[in-house]
Amino acid sequence: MDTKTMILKTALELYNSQGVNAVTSRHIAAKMGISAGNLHYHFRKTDEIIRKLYEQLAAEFDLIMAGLESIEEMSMEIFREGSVQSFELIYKYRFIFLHFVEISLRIPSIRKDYYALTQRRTTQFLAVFEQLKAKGIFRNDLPENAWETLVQQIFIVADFWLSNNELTIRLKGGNAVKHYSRVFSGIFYPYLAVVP
Amino acid sequence: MDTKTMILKTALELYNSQGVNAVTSRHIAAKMGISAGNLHYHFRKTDEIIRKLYEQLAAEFDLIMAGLESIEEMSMEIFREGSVQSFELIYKYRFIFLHFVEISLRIPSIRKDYYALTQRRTTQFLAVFEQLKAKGIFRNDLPENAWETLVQQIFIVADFWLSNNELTIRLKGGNAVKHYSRVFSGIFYPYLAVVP
DNA sequence: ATTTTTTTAGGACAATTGTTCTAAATTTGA
DNA sequence: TCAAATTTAGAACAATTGTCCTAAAAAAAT
Repeated sequence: MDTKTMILKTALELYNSQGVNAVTSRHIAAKMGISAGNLHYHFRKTDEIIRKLYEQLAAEFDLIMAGLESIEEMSMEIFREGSVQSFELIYKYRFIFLHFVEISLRIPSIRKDYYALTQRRTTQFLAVFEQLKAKGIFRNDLPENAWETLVQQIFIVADFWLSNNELTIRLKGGNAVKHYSRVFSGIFYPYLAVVP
Repeated sequence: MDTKTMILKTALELYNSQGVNAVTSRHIAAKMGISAGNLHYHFRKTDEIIRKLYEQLAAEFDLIMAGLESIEEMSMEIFREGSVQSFELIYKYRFIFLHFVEISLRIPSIRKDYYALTQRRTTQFLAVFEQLKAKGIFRNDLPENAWETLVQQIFIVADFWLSNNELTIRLKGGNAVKHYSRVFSGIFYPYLAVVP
């Protein structure tokens, strides 16, 4: 693996385990056994490392979204599977979500890109809900704006379940993903047309 | 106002507007026109300022909760009013919620206290839901664990709507409170026994 | 084989931060 | 009033951080 890739890998590990504020370029270099000078040859600004990691996350997100878009017959199972994939991705890049506000203050372009991503995801979710309504899986007696409100709830829960976990029960790894995926699925329960 | 109170007031303003990481004890002192030495006479560690501000928040929260507990006849209106009060309080101490994970890493005792507060709030919410179910306002056809899941969603949205706002639409002040109070109310919509 | 390019180590610097110390000023209490 | 306390300003220190610079080493190209 070349040095640049190795820096990103090591940075991700350190950011995830120590938090974005506790990790400096010197720490990353030390953990890799290279000099800080060398690290800054590959990334002149430390922020470029964070920026690049965010881009990796966004790219992997787009992959999941493209997969869902290619589905012809949307079902609750497929939807749920997409959710779990997303939650696993969020966990992989958890430092970003655990420090999202700080990062967006430090690197404003990340906020800008994230906002655009969010807007794309919004229309996609609304389309999926329409499909599920048409198939009689979701209720048909709710007003239009209930679905828009639902999308906002979804984003808040999806982006900050990790923070909630950190502040409360502190489940580790797969357990956290499993638990909060279930909470996430629970959001949709009262929207089902037929209570199972 | 004595110096100690003034420090807390100024710190809250600065933390809210610049973020907890960008503000140092020197900044607070400078804004007040006192020396850093003086500030540290009143608060030996800067973290004590944050800790004290958290305690103020928790105390005001308890006040709202006590008010709700004293209600004999729970209704959706009263519940909603309590929510708006909470959202206004959260906005008042917004730096805490915008940097909750960082703060809890810096000052672990805050995390511990917050967790305890959360657990108290959980039982309280479940009791309110029981009352609303008994009165025929909330649905009766949902399984037990649906309500526990709902409480988790509620906490995530209540604690991180500000972060979501910061990352996306960036509403200011009262507008943010108004908008997200409405999103919050929307959570309960599909739980109502009768769609209005 | 030798020149050119890329990569690396290590030192250096300026800025910042939290905190402490000392001495002066101010307030309080007897 | 005047001694004791509290409060304040300002200097000082050690640690850390991001970034840059220089020169050597390694790799690639010719």
